[in-house]
Amino acid sequence: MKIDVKLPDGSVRSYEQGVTAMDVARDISEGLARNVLAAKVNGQVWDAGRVLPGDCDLQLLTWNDGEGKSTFWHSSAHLLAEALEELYPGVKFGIGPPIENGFYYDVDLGDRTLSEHEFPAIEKKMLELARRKEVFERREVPKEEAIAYYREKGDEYKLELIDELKDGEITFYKQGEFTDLCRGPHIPDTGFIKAAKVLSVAGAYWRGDETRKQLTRLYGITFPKQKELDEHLHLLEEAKKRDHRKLGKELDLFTFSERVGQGLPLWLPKGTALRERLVNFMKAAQERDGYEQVVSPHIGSKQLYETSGHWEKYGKDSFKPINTPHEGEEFLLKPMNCPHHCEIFASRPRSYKDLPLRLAEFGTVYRYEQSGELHGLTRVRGFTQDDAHLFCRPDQVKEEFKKVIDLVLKVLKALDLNDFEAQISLRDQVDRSKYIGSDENWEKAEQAIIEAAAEKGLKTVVEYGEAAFYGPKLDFMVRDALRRKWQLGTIQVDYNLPERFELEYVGSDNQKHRPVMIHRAPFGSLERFVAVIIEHHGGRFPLWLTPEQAIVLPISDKFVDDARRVADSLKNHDIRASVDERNEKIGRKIRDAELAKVPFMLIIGEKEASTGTVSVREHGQGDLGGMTAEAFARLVNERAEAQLQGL
RNA sequence: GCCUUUGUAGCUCAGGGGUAGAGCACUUCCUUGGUAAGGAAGAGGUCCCGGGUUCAAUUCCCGGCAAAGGCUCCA
Repeated sequence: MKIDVKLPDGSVRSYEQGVTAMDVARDISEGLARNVLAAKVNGQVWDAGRVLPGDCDLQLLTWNDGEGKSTFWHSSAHLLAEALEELYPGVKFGIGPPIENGFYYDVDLGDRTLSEHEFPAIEKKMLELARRKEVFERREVPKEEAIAYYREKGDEYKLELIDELKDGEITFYKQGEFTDLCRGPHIPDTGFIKAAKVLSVAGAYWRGDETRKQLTRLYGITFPKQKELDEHLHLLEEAKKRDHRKLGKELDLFTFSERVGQGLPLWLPKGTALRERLVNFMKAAQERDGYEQVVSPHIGSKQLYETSGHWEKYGKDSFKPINTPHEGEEFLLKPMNCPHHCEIFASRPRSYKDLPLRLAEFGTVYRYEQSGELHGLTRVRGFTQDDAHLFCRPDQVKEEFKKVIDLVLKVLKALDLNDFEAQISLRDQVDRSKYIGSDENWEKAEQAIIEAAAEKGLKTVVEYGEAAFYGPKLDFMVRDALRRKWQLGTIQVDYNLPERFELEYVGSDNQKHRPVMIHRAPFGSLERFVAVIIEHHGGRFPLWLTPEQAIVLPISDKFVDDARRVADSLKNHDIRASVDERNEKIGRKIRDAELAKVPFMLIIGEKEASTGTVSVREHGQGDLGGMTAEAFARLVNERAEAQLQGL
C-alpha cells in the first residue's frame, strides 16, 4: 500500500506506508536531510521522525523557516530544562515555550535564587548534553500515567497543566534522562544545537497570575552554528548602543526629571527641533491631503468621556478626575482627542457635501501607565499623537483609507523604514457578539480595508478577532535596522463614537445619516516614533530631519568671525548650522562633531578664508574637499530634498 | 501594581562603619594648533529621600522615591 506525498513545489512522490518526513528528506538529498528540523504535514507542524498519516501535503522545515526556528528553540527549552535538572536536582518546571528570539523556561527552584554567574555553567551543561545527540522521543501517555509520573516527581505545575488536558491527548517527549509534558513537535535530536546562551533571568508569575507563585524565568537562545550566536550577540550589543535612552542623553534630545514625574519626558532644544521637523513634515503632507488643523484643550469635562464611553472602559485605570472649587465639577486630563473632534463635527449641521471632513491635531494626551511599564520614550504617561479623524460617508471609506495608506507610506519612506507589512485586523469569524455596529457596515468596512490594501499593493497579513470592538483596523508593523518589530501607523474604522455622539449629516436625499469615523495616526505617538527612529538610525538621522545639519569649525580663533559669517549665510539658505567657537585644536573639534553625529563639518582656516570657501567633511566619510558656502548649501538642500522626494 | 537588581560629581563608574575618589565634561590660564582627544591649575557631592541600629551610617537594617530587566495591562 503506497501513499502519495505532495511537496510544496507541487510534485508528488510515492512511498510505502510507514515513511517519515525524514525518510522523504533523505530520499531527496542527504544535505537536505541533515538540515531538516521538523515537517509541516497538512498544515500542521510535526516531528520529522513521525510516521506520515497517509496521503498528505508535506513541507520540510529547516532553520530558514520560522516554524523550523521555533521548533528548534522549543527543543532548546527542553535542553535547558534537562541541564537545569542535572545541575539543580529537585527543580520543578512550569512552561518553556519558544519566543520571537529564543525561548524561556519558567522553573521553581525552591528557596534557591539564580544569578547570572551561574549562566556559563548552565550553557556548558546544555552543550555537553547537545553533543550526545539525544533523540527526542514522542510518546502518547494515558492521563493517569502522566499524573502518576508528575505526582511522583512532586511537580504541581505540570500536574495542573495535565489536569486541563483530555485523556488521549497527552504526549511526553523524552531526550536523554529528561522527560517533559509536551505537545511537541521537536527537532530530531539535540545534536542540532551547536551554540547556546542563557540571556537573562527574571521573575514571572505562574500562568501570568499575580496572585500565584512567582517562578524563575530563564531566557535563552540557541543556534545551529556558533557563528550565528556570535552574530546575534553582536546585534544585542548594537541594540544596546542604539538604545534611544542612551542616545537621547548623548545627543541632548530629551531628559526626565524626578521632580517633574515618571514617564513625563522633557524635550531639550535639539530634540524639540527634531520633533518640530516631524510635525511640520506631517502638517504639510496633511494639508496637501485636505486635512484641517484643529486644537482642543488638555482637559475635558468628565461627561465628555462618559459620552464617549472611555470613562466606563478605562476610567478606573486612568488619572483621577480633576476637581474644581465648585461642587460637582469634574474634569479629566485628555486621554484621547476623538471626543473633542466629534464635538467639533457636531458644532454645526453638516451636509454630505462637507464630507469627508478631516480634522487633524497634534494632540497631547495623558494616560496612566503602571509604573513598571514605563520605558524611555516608548512608554510614557504624556505624549503627543499625530491624530486625525476623518468623518466620511460609508461609500468614502475605501478612498479615504487609500489616501491614508499613501500618507503612511510617505512617512515610512522619508524615514528609511522600508521593511514592513500591514496587518489587517478583522472581526472574529465566529463570535460576533462583542462588536458594535451593523453587520452590513462592518462587511463594507472590512471589504474596503482589504481592497484598499490590495490596490495599494501592500504586503498584508489578516488577523481575525483582532479588530477593535468599534471597527476593523489596519496597522503597519515595521522592522527597524536591527530587525526588531514595531507597531507604528494605525488606521481604524469606528462606528461607535458617531453613534454615541449622535453625529449626523444631511444626505443628498435630505435625510439624516450617520457618518463613519476613521481614526488614524501615521506616527502613532511622536515620543514613541522618535524613539524608533533614534534606534533605527542609531542617532544618525536623515539629513532633512537631523537637528543640526552642519557645524562650522574654525582652525583657530582667528577664524571665528569667518566661521560665523559662513554659518549666517548657511542659515539664510535654511541650513541648520552652528559654530564651534571653543579654543580647541581642529582635531578635537572634529572628534566631538563626529561623536555628536553632525552630518557635515565645515573647516575654515587661512586657506579657506583667503579663497572664500570652506572645506567640507562628511560624518563617517571624511574630507570632501573645498567649496563655497553657497555650493555647500545647495548640496545639503538637494540631498535633503531627495530624501523627501515627492513628499 | 507585582518580582528581581540598581541609586556615589553634569556624564560613566570605583570605593567603603570613622563625613569620599577616577576619567570625561565644566571654569581660568597657557597654547593659535589643518581633518577623531594640546598642557596646567581650579571648581564641583545632603554618597536618592525618610526612619532605625551604632560612640559614629554614604556604607548595615526598614520604609519611600526613581531607574533597569521581567510579569500583567494598553483607548
